Amino acid sequence: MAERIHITTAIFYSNGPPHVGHASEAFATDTFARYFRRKLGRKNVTFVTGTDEHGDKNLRAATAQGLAPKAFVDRIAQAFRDAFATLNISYDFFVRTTDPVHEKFVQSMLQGAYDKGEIYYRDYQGLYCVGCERFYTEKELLPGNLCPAHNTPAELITEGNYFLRLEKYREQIRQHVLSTPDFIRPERYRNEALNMLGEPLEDLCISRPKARMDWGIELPFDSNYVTYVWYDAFWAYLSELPATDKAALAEVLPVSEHFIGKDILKTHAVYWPAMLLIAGLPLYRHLNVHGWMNFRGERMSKSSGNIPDPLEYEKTYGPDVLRYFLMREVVYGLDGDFTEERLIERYNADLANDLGNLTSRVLSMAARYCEGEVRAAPGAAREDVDSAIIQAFESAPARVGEFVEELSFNRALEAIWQALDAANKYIVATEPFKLAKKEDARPRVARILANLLEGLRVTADMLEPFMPATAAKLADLLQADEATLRAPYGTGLKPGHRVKPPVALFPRIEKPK
RNA sequence: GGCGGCGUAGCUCAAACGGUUAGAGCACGCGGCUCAUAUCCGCGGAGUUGUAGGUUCGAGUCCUACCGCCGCCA
Repeated sequence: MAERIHITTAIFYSNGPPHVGHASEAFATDTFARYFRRKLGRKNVTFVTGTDEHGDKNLRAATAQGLAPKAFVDRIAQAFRDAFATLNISYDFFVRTTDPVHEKFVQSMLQGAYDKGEIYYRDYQGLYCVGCERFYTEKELLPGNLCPAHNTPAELITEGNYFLRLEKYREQIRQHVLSTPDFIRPERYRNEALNMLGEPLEDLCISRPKARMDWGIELPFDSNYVTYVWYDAFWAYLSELPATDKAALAEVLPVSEHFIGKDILKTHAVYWPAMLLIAGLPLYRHLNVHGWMNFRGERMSKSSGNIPDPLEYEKTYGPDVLRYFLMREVVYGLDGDFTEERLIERYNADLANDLGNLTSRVLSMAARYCEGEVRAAPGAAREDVDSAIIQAFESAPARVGEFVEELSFNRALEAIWQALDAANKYIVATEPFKLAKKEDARPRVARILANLLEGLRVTADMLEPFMPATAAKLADLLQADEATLRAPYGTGLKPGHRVKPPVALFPRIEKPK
């Protein structure tokens, strides 16, 4: 039985179009998914993303634009889909929390928890911040009862609501985190989660009276209320499955990898496990927590107008460039900083000079000296100088895989580039362009070029999860089909195979000004 | 206030259990090559590893205090 894996991004809150932060999470998740598709086979990987469309922030955003809420979220969901298509995000399911199937799923889970007595009704009076969609205690608020996040006054309201018994499950969740060291990773976030689980939890309010806010999923046991907060969104990870099929759910969860930002750690490390336990389901495999993308050293925020649009960069620099930058530059789990200057530096140094130029010079020599034909078996009949490049490309894929599986995407790319370095050094060490002038050295030139072309071929294979469009271009230049692409070094390109003449994959960008 | 994290070359990052002159890449300077996108290769400078103490034969790595940045909780 082949190993399976289930991979999710956060279900993105859809009060605005996607920005670089969303793109960043989607890239990491997509890379992970693509990597595992290659490792486990396409049908053993499920990649879920989607949009969280209920709630009063969405409702207000819609009203501000003079739209009905559904019309508004339709627009946003489409914007995410379009963006993800352009960014090559290879999801299998795009779940919208307004999908009828999803709504039924949530209602089924609500009813189950209610029947079990884990959801109960009580009156609640408190200070409520509309922006946060939550109540605050007075201690938490700033002087004047201002919300610490929004700096706006919290309103005192009284209302009856439904609550989820969280505290009851705290110790069980804590034990799971303790006994599963990599449950939440990187470790820094595990420590934070343990911190949260170390003290009593208040029960979680999971409903809103329709009288105040009706843009949500109606509670199956009380038609005066809706849910839209976390009880809604989490289930989107699973709602492509039937809610009643506990066996299927119990199969998926233990292989489920959730990718989230550090801002929603508590909800995923505490609330979500509690909901799963209440539903009698196993917990997910890993919570993979990333930091925030800053923009020019500052937190992205609407008020300061520094919300970079990923599609803009995709348009300006071509496919994969933003993606490469974010994956190479940011250490997963830590905050990253995005600047266009830095992106251009990376583009020129890594993409144009290393990858692009190497491709160009190798294909150029192949065309010039061998009429684009592979005329030797790569990796065979090696001399001492050949060992370095052969070993580099033989060992790189495994190292890349280890790094991807531990979420060190930047180091995975670094490992690929080390192999590219070995190829460039190999050209200098063997000087095929000099040997080509001597008739009797032609067989040696053929072997050198075969080794290099095979290196590019393995590069295309390794690069696919990170830079799918570039990998496809490279595979096309090398005329390598899927099976050839996947082969280990030395077993891909065969004598007689023909490659295309070079093109500039990444034309160098001249520094502005 | 409590808990936790981070602070290593100009920049981005590495350095299993503490152990030989703290490493890469980028940027910068010099030299070489010409197949290539003025690309590539080689060499080089630069760090009292936030500060001050302590433990140890030996500490970036452990302990204490402090400074700075940040996060979580209350």
